[in-house]
Amino acid sequence: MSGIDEIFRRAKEGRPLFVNREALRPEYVPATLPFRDAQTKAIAQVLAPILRGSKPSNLLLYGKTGTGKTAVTNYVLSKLKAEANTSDLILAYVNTRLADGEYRTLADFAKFLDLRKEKQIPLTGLAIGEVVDRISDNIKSNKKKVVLVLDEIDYLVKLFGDDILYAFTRSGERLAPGFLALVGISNDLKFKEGLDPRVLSSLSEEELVFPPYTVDELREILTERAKMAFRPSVASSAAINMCAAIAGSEHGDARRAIDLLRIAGEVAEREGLSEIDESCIRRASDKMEHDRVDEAIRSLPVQNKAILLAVSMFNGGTNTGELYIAYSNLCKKIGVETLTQRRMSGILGDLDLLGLVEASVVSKGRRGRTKKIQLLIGKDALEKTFSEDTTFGAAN
DNA sequence: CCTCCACTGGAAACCTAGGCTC
DNA sequence: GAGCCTAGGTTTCCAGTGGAGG
Repeated sequence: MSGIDEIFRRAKEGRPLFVNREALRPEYVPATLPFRDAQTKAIAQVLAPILRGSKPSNLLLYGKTGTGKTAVTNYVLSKLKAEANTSDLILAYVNTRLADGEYRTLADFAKFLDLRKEKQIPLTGLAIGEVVDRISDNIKSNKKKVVLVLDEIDYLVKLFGDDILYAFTRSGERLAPGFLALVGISNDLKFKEGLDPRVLSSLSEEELVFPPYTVDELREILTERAKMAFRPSVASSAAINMCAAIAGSEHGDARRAIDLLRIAGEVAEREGLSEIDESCIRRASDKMEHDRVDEAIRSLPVQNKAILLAVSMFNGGTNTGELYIAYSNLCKKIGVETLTQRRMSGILGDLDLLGLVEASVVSKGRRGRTKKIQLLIGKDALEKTFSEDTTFGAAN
C-alpha cells in the first residue's frame, strides 16, 4: 500500500480547490454581514454613547445558534474600538459555556482588565463575591470604561443562577467614574424565565432578536463565501443549494452551513475531485455528526463515560435499577470507583442535557417509578470512540 | 377508589483541592 | 505552618409520587 505516497502525490499535483480556506472558518468575520443590517445598526445605536464617554444601556441579544449574534457583536465592537482610540475603553468577550463555571467566567473577564497579570485573581480559592469586588475596584480606580459581552449567557444562568449578573447589573454608581455595560447573548429564547426580575429589567434595557436565516438567505451567504474560498466552478450552485437546504432544515444555522461547505470542500480535495459533488456533502454531513458526538464523549469525565458505556450495553432502553447493576459490574471490571445510585441518576441527567442519552421518568404502576433510559447516538460511533480510550479500550 | 412499588429528587453533610491571613 | 475560607463533586438520608393492579 502506497497510501502516504498517494496522498503526497495528490497534494503536489492536484490543483487545490481552496484559494482562501479562512473565508469558511467559523471565526472569520466578513467585511459585510448580509441580512443583518438592522441588527448591526441597532447594536451600534445602543453602544454609541460610549464614544461620548457615557455608559450605554445594557443589551440582550436572542437567537438560535448560527444566526449571527456573535459575528454581528464582534463586528460592531471592532468598529467601535477603531473609532474610540482610547486606552481606557475595554471590550471584553467571555463565552460562558467555554469558561464553564461562575468563577472561570469571572477569571476570564478579569484577564481583559489585566487583573490576571497582576496576580490579583488566582485560579481558585477566592470567594465569588471577593472576585466581583476586586473587579469592581479595578474598574472604579482606573476609571475603566468596560463593555462585557457574555456569550451563551443562558448556559451560565441555567447552571449557576444569576448571582454574577445580579452583582454586575446592580453595581451602577459604585463603579463611577468608570462603568460596566453588559451585552448578553442567549441562544435560548426562554432563558428570561428563570431570571430575577430586577436583573432582567436591568439587563434587558435594550433587546434584539436574531431570526434564523431562511434557506434563500443561507444560499446567498454561502455563494458569497464560496466565491472567496474556492476556485471558480468548484462549488456549483447545486452543491451550495444542498448545503443551504441541509443547514436550513435544522434551524437556519449559518455556522453549520458554512462548516458543511468547508468540510465538503476538504473531502473533495482529499479525493482529488475538481468540484464538490453530492456525495462529498453527504459525507461531510456524516462527519460533522460523528465529530460532534466524538468531541462530546471525549471531554466527558470518567464516571460519565462509564455510565454512558453501561447505557450502550442495553439495546432498546433500560431503567435505573437495571442500569445501576450493569454500571457497577463495569466499574469493577475496569477498576474504576463505583458511585452511588443517587449520583448515577444525577449524571444521567447531565448526559440527557448533552443529548447523548434520553432519560425520562415513567411510572410503571405497582412496579414503581423509574427513568426510562435510551442511547441517543449511534452505537458504532460510540464504540469507535471508546476503543481509543485508555481506560475503556478493553471493555465491551 | 386504594395500595404500594421502585424509584425520584431535594437537602444536608462530607471530602478534596486550592487560596487566604496571621 | 495552623486554621480559616470557598467551589465542586460526592454520599447519606428520606419524604414524596404516578399509576397498574387489585
